[in-house]
Amino acid sequence: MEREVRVRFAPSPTGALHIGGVRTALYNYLFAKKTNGKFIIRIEDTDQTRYVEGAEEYIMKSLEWLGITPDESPLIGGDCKPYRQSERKPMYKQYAMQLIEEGKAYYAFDTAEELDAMRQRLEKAKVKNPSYNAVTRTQMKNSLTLPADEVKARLESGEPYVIRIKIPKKEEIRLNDLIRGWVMVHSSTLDDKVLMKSDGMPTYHLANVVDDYLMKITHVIRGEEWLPSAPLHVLLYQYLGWENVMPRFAHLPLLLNPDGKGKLSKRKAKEYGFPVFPLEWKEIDENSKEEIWLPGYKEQGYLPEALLNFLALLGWSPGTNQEIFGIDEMIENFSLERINKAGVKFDIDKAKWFNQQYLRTKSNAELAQYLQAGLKENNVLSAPLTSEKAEKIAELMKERATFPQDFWKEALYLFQTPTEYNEALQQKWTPEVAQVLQEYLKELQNTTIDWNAEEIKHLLHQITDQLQIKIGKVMAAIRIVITGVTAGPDLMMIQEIIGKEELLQRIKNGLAQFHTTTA
RNA sequence: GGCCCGUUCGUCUAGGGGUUAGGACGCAUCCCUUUCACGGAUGAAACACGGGUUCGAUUCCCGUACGGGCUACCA
Repeated sequence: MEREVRVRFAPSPTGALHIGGVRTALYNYLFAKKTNGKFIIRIEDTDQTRYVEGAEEYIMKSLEWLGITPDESPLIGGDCKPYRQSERKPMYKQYAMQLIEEGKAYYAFDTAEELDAMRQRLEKAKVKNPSYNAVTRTQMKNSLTLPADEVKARLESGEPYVIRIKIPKKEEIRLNDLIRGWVMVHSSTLDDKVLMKSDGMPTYHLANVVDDYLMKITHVIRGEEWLPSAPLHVLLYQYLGWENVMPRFAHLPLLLNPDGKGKLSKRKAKEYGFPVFPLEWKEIDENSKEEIWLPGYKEQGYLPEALLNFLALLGWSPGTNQEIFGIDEMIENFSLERINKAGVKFDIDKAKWFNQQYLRTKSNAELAQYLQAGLKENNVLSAPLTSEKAEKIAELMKERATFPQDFWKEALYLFQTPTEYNEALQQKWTPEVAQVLQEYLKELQNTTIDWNAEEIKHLLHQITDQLQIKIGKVMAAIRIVITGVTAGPDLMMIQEIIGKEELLQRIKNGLAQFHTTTA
């Protein structure tokens, strides 16, 4: 019988959730949904020294923001609870004991200094791969070298110990990775990894195998950095007699820095000017020891659906030319087989493009909300705009926005009278410009036209026609006078929005500015 | 160093024994336009290298180079 698909995302609460982790979570989620399986979140907090306050909460919040919702998690529980390894601590020891009894693992009493000394000795002797292995374990303090009664005495006296796996001397370990095909490793290149630490906690290797077994995980989808230890995990499944329910493995290509040097790092991301975390995060800087604030994708204005779409295509391709995928379409098209093998360089420009695409699909009413929020948060206006006006502005700015904040940042002149003018005004300013503006000012003061872009345009054309001036000759300068800048949306709409009184004021300011700067 | 994984335009990728090697981002030029943007059109731009196998390899195999990962009582 086919087992129900169960996959897990297993982050470690040692800091904020990395964007690479987000992609891993996404792929797990997509695969689970595609196969009508379950997506589980398990917190891997076996290293108590690296625990970071708030990290777990951060991870859960980030996934929530992105809409990657688990079927089972520490928060919502599930049949396989608890979902924090620290809370599962009592469950691991018995499996380690089972291995010891079967001669597949052993106690080791070596101190950190002794291990260090061993490595140095081996390095001096030019041993290729200094490690605790089939050869060296015969020279160390462990239950394989020490007499049984001494081992017993040491254990009873409460002396610290670890439990190590006994790697077979000569054995080919193979695993059939869903993305990479057959991977073969010789056991002689593996070392006797610690399974149980001296603090009584399991290491990742044991905990992950035991938990995946107990949680009936069918597919392990994780980053490529785990590939080297995958054979060890396979061996553990064999040792524990769980080979028949061993999950399939899929090792994802890593997200690399834009320059291709190393896996995507916080430092490089900062250098290239993009976030590595989904949400804002505060941490202590390693060098300055000061608290620093790192904005996340959310704070920078990325929409979750756009970020997900971008991430999905980093290493996976549907095989068609389609690039814009809603989450349901991603699920529909997703398959592990279509994931690439090679590492992926991070290209924030593409992420921006996705954001722009998604932003444009939003309604004016929704976009108006971004505008209102931005204006309020940044104290641009004392009172909110009417929704009619806000939507008008949203409509006007829609085609030129990449981020929600662009709706007000790129259109500040709609709310504030310009105080400086782009230097291009000097060059563009001609006698014709002054003539048109003066005439325009006069006409505006007397006119009773309906105040809308259409009528304004008509009026302006009338004036230039009368003066026999080509409107194209003066528009650039007029734009700067009205907005302060050289580029922007339709100038007639801008005039409609700012209103007649404001427009009069700005024209007066412009004319005055010209005289003072050229006198 | 050792072990493992990888390599198609600058980037993300499609493709696959015979193709004008396709798309997207970015870039450039042009069109639209009161400017910018949007949109449209066009263009520059890739099979890492060397050996095989083959009538024919970018595609299959082997090397080399280059890149990445791992190499803890961290995950």
